[in-house]
Amino acid sequence: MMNDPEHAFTERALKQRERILEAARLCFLKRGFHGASIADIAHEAGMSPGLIYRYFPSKQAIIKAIIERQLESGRRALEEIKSAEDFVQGILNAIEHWRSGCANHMNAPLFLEISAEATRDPEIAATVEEADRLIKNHLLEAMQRTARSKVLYQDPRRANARILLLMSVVEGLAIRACRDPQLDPDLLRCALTKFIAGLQADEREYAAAAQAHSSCTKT
Amino acid sequence: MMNDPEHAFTERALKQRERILEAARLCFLKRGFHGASIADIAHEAGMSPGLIYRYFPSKQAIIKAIIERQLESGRRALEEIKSAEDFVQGILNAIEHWRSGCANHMNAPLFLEISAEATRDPEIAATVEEADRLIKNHLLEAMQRTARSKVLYQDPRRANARILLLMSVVEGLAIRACRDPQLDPDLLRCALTKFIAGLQADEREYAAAAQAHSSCTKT
Amino acid sequence: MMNDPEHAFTERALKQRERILEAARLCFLKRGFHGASIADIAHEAGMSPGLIYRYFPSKQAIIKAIIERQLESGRRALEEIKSAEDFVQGILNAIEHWRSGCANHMNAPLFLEISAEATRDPEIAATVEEADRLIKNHLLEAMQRTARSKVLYQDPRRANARILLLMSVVEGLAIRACRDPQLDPDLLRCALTKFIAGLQADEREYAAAAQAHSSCTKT
Amino acid sequence: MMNDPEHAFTERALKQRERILEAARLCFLKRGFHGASIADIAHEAGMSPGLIYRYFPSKQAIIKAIIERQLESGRRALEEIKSAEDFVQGILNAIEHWRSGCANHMNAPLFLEISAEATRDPEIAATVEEADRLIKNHLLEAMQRTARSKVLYQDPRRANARILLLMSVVEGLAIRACRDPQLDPDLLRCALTKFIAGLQADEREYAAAAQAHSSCTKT
DNA sequence: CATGAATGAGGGTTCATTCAT
DNA sequence: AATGAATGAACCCTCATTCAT
Repeated sequence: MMNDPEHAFTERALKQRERILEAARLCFLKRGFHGASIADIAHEAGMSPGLIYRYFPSKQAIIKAIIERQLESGRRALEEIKSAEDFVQGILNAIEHWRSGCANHMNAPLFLEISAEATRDPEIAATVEEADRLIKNHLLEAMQRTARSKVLYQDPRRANARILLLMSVVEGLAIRACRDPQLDPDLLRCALTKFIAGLQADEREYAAAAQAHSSCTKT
Repeated sequence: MMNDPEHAFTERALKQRERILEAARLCFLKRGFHGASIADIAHEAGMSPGLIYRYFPSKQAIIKAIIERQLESGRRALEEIKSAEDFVQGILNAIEHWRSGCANHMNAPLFLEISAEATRDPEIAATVEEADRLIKNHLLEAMQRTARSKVLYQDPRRANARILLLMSVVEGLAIRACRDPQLDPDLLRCALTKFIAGLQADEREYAAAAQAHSSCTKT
Repeated sequence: MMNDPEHAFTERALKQRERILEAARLCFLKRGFHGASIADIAHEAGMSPGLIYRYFPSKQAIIKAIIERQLESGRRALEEIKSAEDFVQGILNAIEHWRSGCANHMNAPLFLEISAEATRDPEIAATVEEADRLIKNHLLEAMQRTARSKVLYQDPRRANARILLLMSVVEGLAIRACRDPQLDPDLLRCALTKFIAGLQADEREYAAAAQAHSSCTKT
Repeated sequence: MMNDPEHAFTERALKQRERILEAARLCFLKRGFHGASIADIAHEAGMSPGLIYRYFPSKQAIIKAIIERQLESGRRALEEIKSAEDFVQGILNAIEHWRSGCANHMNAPLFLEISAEATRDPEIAATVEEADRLIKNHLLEAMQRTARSKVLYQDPRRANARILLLMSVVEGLAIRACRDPQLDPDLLRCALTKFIAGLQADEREYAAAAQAHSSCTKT
């Protein structure tokens, strides 16, 4: 509207960035960060390669934007998990979304690509780590809130271990789920249920023990 | 000495292949499969780019060789885990090796790279899957052998779920361990111990239930 | 202007393809198909090497385009020969054009290059053969039309032999003419005239014999 | 035998050069001068690439040696033609040899390769021209010797035209014969016979005319 | 704002040639 | 004399990026 030298925040500009990012996501999905070319992305977005550079300074910038979006999707997935009635079902839904390639959800091949990239680019590593920390905190808070025994989480080491485990399991399952598209969803559910049951059993057990006497940490 | 039309198996040739593969491993580690150039690898190996093609027909062949070696390392790691006195300790050792970047052990950034590549290249996918199946079978057999209750593993679904879970956890932990080099090894141990304890508790529980009456499957 | 997904047929694109092909022709002339590099061609065309690949998918494609053009020139030359008042003069003009290196005419060094290439590449061989067949048919038809005795061409073997001979002579003379730039055009004319005279004498002779009695083939 | 710093003329050395040249000939035949590599030639010769450089200073030198050999074969072919009872049959034999790929005979694909190379490399051009001149002279002398009318050849222009024509026809037929391996040998013979008959008829005619009165040049 | 032609550095690969053994 | 490992320049081709229109 206004004669705005900074065009970056016009509604149109936002829409264009959106188009580019969605196209990039699809291309990266199909061919990886390095395999997808700007020309591919431009074609997928239905625009010219040159135009992309009006909205992003470089391919690397697109990659970083995609990474941030995916991490943001991860956070959103967390919210959904937290608000789901059934915790297990929530995680399964999340994993299913990973497999789906849907735009609004973290996606396993991209997750691999991102993780790999993070091992090389310190800036990406920092971004990923930051997102990780945020998720970890949310998760911790959620677990504390719903825990049968608050005590369990008073020991930060124990709490961290549980969260580390939970996140590793989810990621590990998600990667396998993506690597093997034939993997039976029921098997996934079965494995995850068992795992969560284990966590809860542990919690219960700990709660019982805690009730018996004040504080006896048994590793 | 011998009238050897194929130079590929002389001692020197083997040593050169080794030099190249080790250089490639380091380069792939630093820059990824696509980011590392033949020139990089040649430089790292202290030889000219052309020479590499005396020992490998293409860069892709080097990548595949690296992948196979890593998968082989994975299998070796499994053997070590199986033969370790303490199962948990065995896995922790394995994960520690992943982090070390040592040539003889599976290595987490490469694992990510491989998984990402398998998403796109069907041949690599097949290789990875094959290795996976082999490990799964070994693991299954090992778990059956040491199980307190053989019955538990008679239900293939249940057995598969346990293995899926175990492998996912190990991989998930390994990736996190590699992504965050500051991650406290003790925390890792704590998480893994808890997980294994959960698995064993489940087994025990199941054995008890099985003893109560002949066969009551409770998912 | 138009919503044209294929840029290949815009006026500019055609002009560029033309520029490239003409540059390629000159380079191939100077250094042969294999001796001329894409960089040479790009330099000759006054453009960057990369740009060439916007208009041709590979060097091989350029070679094939050049070959097709040359064969097309051969067909055009044939038309000119057929429409020339004097057959001998028409052929001499054609040969002179071969020597000129002009873009619109078949050119002897390229003809050699093409023939040599056809020896190895079956696809090129097929293209050349196809063009050859076409020329042969045209020539046959022209000779039949202007023949003093139609009977002569009723024996396909005899007709084919005459055409084979004619084409071989023209090509042979053209190659020599190109190999030895000092070769006197008058000598060329003299030789060719004699040859054509021989052909016509044969025809006449045959016609006379045929008139004597119905059919006496004397090889 | 002797401690000979110039090893170039040892019997062994000659044998080695022979081996290399024959291998080179086969490789050049299959893949052309540029398509055949030193490694190919070494392999075909059953020796190491390095050894080749003990007997030839460069690939170019091998090419030149091959060219000289082929030209020499051309000269030998000429001798055979001259000594054949039937001139036509002699030429047909020669052409058949061109097609055969036999070591001792000029060979059509190589002839193409050589002619093409001669248009670029002045040194090769000179060699070829030299050989050509030699053949021309021999042919001239032979034709004069066997001519029914010596007078015909007293006009050098007329003589040169006949020779130019003859050589062009032979080369032209040879190239076509090599380009189209399916070409019927009988057709070849038919065409050539007709051509030679034409030459002889011309000669006869000229002799008759010459007899009529002393000297009346008609074209 | 948008295009897509143009650039040129750099990638994988080949191969004539050299040289230590 | 002979090997074949090693070199490095040059090849074909791709693609991130720029810029005239």
